[in-house]
Amino acid sequence: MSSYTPCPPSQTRLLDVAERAGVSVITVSRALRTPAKVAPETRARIEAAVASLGYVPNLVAGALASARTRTVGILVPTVSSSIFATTINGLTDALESEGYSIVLAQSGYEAAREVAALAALLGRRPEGIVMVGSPMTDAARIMLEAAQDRGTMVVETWDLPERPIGSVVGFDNRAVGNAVAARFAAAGHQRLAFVGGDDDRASARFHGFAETAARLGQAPPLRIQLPAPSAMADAVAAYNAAHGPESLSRADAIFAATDVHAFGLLSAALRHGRRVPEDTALVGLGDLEMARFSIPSLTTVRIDGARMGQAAASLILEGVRRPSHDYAPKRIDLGFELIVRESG
Amino acid sequence: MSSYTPCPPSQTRLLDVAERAGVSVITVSRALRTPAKVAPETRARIEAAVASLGYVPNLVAGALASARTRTVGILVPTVSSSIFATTINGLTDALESEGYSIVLAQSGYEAAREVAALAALLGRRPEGIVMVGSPMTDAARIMLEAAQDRGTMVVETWDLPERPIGSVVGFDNRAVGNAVAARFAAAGHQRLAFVGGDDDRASARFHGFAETAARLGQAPPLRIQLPAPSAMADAVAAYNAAHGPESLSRADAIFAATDVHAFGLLSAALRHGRRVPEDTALVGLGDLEMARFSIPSLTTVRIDGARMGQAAASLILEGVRRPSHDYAPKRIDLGFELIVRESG
DNA sequence: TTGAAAGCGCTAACAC
DNA sequence: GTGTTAGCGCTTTCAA
Repeated sequence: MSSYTPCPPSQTRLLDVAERAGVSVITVSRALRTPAKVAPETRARIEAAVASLGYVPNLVAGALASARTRTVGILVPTVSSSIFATTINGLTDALESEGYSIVLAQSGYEAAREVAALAALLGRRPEGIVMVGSPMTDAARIMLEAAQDRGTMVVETWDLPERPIGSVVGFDNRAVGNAVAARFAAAGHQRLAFVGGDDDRASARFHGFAETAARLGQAPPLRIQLPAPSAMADAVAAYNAAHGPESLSRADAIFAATDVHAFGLLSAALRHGRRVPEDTALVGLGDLEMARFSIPSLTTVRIDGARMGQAAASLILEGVRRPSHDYAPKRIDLGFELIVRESG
Repeated sequence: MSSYTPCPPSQTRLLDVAERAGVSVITVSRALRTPAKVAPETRARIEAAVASLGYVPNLVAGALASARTRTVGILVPTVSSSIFATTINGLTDALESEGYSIVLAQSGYEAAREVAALAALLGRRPEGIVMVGSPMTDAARIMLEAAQDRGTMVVETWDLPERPIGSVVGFDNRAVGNAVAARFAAAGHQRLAFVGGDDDRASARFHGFAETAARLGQAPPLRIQLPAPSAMADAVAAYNAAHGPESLSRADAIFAATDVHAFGLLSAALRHGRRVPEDTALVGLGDLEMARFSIPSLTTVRIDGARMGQAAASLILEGVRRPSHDYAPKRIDLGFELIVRESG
């Protein structure tokens, strides 16, 4: 025999509430989850017991018993870059009212860390998992596919991958690049440049940018790759360091992969005495709040990050209510909008 | 009797791995958690079985059985305001390598939402809970105290509350206000103003600011309260809207509760043709990356958000390893640093 | 409207 | 080094 007390026994349980209220545990459970199924009088006694004991239901036990964790995992490259903040926000707002909790993990744009983070998330048996972008490795992809096969909702965001794992809520990063190049060409710019990381989405933006530039008879854009995870300082350094024919300062129009990079470039260019947009036009992506207020204000590609998070939440909630056999992954293109301001 | 299959039975379990490897479940469990306690040969068979089945341990079941969830909850006012991003970052970085997951919740600076978010977090039985700031209500405080009594590590951050619940990692918001006022006074500024939200920490900054202003014979600073959760646009609006004697545009030195507010004020002031710092000196708080690169660059109070997160993680990990009777809450003052740049 | 029994997938304790 | 047994706190099914 064993007494099994890993911790001091403490912790108020459903049983304690039940005894106090003079009912069985299952009645307490029902009173808490489906109050309508319990007689008002019983319910009142139970509620009093709950209050007097300060009972907080153990959701971990509930999750194990019901095979529903009411948990959603989100894997972002980083939380530092405010660019994903609205997506996290939209997701939490839409899920918390449904009783879901968010488990947050970061990959730091590193493949190994992504796999580890995913394993940690999946072990918590989330009902849904939201990826910013697509997995970087096959290993990660396989884990996600396996999770999906056993009923986890998988949603990729911030992109429209050709070979999605499950559902997708995003926008066409290549089309974004096309649009920015077209605008630069129409404005008569000749020496185009692109500054950003080397993740899939940034690369798609660049390819679209280069593609349209070529189509419109422009010289191939200069591409400056920043080591991920890149920050404003990296963009500034890239601007300052560049010399010779590869110099950013020779560009008359720069597309920055994110607004964060754009602000760095804006600062560096102005400090170098260049006028923006006259000497160098500048376009960012993300429409951070600062874009409206910088001087000059920043022309940027607006992405509705909050709606992306909300849509991901909706897809997960819908999918979870549905038997897996009639679950059809969805593909939602939220589009983007070029917000023309002063910088280009 | 019952067949109990809430979901299609699927899901690889420890038992499946055990059968495949020809051992008992507990041996598999050990091979996964304490490989040294299992014979190399057995371990190899188990590892092969794990790999071939794609087994992902169910951490929820493990958590229930061991009464250790390996989970830490963090409650932030908002993730949108990049001001807390580094804290979240520091916390995740320090915890993920230890196998912990982060459960994220937002209060939106609303008391009711804070209580709800806390209930959701506490139900997950986190081993630690990190608060940005202190609870807004007694209800929330009581919940945290109860959680602490049953062994949860509670850490308040971004402040040094007089009546802490458990451990604290923060800085003295009032002293920050003192320091900024002293600097303004030394620079000969006469008409001081403070712009920020009305949460406890912002208020403490204001009180310190006003206190030192008074001590140095200054007129009482103007205080502009922004409705929480406030953003850059609110600061801009406050600047633009103010008329008459309450006008921010009459101030010759403004202390903004956060860098986000400061950038809004900077933008608005410059757009109004005022020179910063000549006409209006400006100091922020947070030392966001942008502070180095804005034009003019922003004088600000640097807070080491990442270290705050890391320190909170350390306190939790230490506390969790220790029997609760010799747990003594700690109070860590990480201090702050006035970073003098161009704006003031 | 309420309850009894069984069991979710795992780990702690104690044997051997 | 490995296995047996019991049980974590809850929800499910089925019966009354």
